[in-house]
Amino acid sequence: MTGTYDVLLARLTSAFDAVAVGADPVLRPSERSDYQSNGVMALAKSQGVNPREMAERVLAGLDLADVADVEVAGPGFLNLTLTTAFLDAQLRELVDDDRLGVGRLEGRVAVIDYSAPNVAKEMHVGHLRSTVIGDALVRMYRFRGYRVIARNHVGDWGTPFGMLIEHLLDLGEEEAIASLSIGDLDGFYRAARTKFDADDAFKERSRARVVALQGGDPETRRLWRLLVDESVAYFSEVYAALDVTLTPADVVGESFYNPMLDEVVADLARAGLLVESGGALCVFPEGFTNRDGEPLPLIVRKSDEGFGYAATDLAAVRDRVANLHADEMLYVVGAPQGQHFEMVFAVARAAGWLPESVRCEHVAFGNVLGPDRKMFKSRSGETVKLIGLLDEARDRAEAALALRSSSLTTQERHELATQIARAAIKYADLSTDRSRDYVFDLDRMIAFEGDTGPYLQYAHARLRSIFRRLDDGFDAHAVHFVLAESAERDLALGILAFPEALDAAIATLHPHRLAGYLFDLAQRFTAFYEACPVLSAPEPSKGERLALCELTARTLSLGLSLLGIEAPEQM
RNA sequence: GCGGCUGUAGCUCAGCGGAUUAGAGCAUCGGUCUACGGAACCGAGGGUCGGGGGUUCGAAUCCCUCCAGCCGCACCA
Repeated sequence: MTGTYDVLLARLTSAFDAVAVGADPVLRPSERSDYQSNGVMALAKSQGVNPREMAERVLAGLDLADVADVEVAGPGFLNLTLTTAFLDAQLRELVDDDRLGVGRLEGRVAVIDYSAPNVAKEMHVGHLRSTVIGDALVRMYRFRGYRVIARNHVGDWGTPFGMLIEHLLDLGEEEAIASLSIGDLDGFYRAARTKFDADDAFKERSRARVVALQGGDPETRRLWRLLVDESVAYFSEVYAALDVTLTPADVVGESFYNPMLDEVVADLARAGLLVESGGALCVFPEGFTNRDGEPLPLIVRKSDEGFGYAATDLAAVRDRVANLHADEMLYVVGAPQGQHFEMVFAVARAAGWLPESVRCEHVAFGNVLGPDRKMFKSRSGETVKLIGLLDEARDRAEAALALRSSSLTTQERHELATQIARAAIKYADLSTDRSRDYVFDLDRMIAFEGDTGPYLQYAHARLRSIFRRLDDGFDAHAVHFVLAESAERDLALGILAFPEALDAAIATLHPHRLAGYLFDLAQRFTAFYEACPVLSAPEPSKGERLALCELTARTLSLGLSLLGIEAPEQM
């Protein structure tokens, strides 16, 4: 089916095109009517015509029969009020539409790079936003029809691995694996670091071990693999706890690109982009300067002939276009990396690896702050572990559930609390503009009132409960929507706006557009539920209201799922 | 110094390809109520949209400038 917004847009676009090809109708939701088209004023100005006059011209070519009533208001706004017949037709199509009006794209490939924890390090709040935002984008893109290739660009290479491997040997393999598999990655890392700083002999061994690793020594590689595998297994536990879709198959770490780095250098040299500076091989993309106003290099190969992350990122861009055939590439990485990615993308374009047709974006996000508005740390100044955060949220949710008399078993309550905790944390992250910092406030995010994940889950659960109380079944197919009450009509318009909300979220890479939509829909529902009795209503009103409830529940459930949030049947 | 992000009600935030009287949540105050799940709903107060210029019939939204905060600016990722 065609979404409501798209139907209007198509009709309007053809009318505007008749006046001036390519003119944008500027179609928006409206407070005065259902939708409004604001494109007349801009068009009038560009054509040197009086706006009211222009409105008449557009109107002359506008065919909205059976879809909406149009009224010219103010200087030339076109206020559109959808007809009940049209709303009825649209809603009846949704009854059998699993996609709730969302179209499916074909043939587009998107590579989405997110999460990126480090091997032999615990996942902490610093990984929360990339993981949660990236996963929401993956779910939205997949649902929209993209073939999504998720890439978890884990830090699995570099000088620290010398000391980590030596520490592993000191402990003995079995001991080391045991300590890693209980999830104490930080303890392992800290111990290695401490020895490295204090013990010169250990430091020497570590350096030699890095050389052996880079040289491909089989035994060293085996030990390295052990560390990576144990870490990835641990990451998987965290992802399961967070209900994130990433799997070990999505892990394509820095080391994966090692064999390509020489080719990257060769390509850049051939393109005449490579410059030696201070012993390092650099590219100086145009428009980037350092604090002294001098050209700023992207260092492809360090003066010690080692490769840094710039080389790896360049190789990844090259690989994702050439081998994965990406039409879009998203990098869900913190805002401080902005300049780095600008430079990488600029060099990739200059090198010819990244055609203009491929959309490549740094999906930047702000920091998670503590109550003191500084980077979120524990009381002792340490990073806060993701698992610990989830546990605390679950404990609070469980305590809140326990206060309420309910028929849940302990096990059920535990599971429900887990779902609420995840919803609270994810929704708090996904409901504000990602480019801003936000203060991590568990009390507020887990509250059952207000713009929170648990509130939306609750709205959904209330809806489901209606159907549990329904003894005689109903058939949504038999329903005609007349939308006599304004609360019914408002709810219907909310339901029908789902596709445009999802498209806005995808187009702008801003999941909070979808989150905001869902909150709005939940509010429309509660207003409706207050004003319109459902189960006690006489037929045919009862059937119509039940159908609205069912569509609302499905929309909330689907919308939340695209944010990576579960919608329990009962709370 | 250069660059990026941010600055909207007491607090947390939407709105920012200009367009008709600035929105929501929380908190506060006042209502609804023998409840289709009250974990709800309705209403009120509260804002010179960081300051100042400019473009425009019209700017929170576009441009310039200043202020404040955070972040980045050559071999760690």
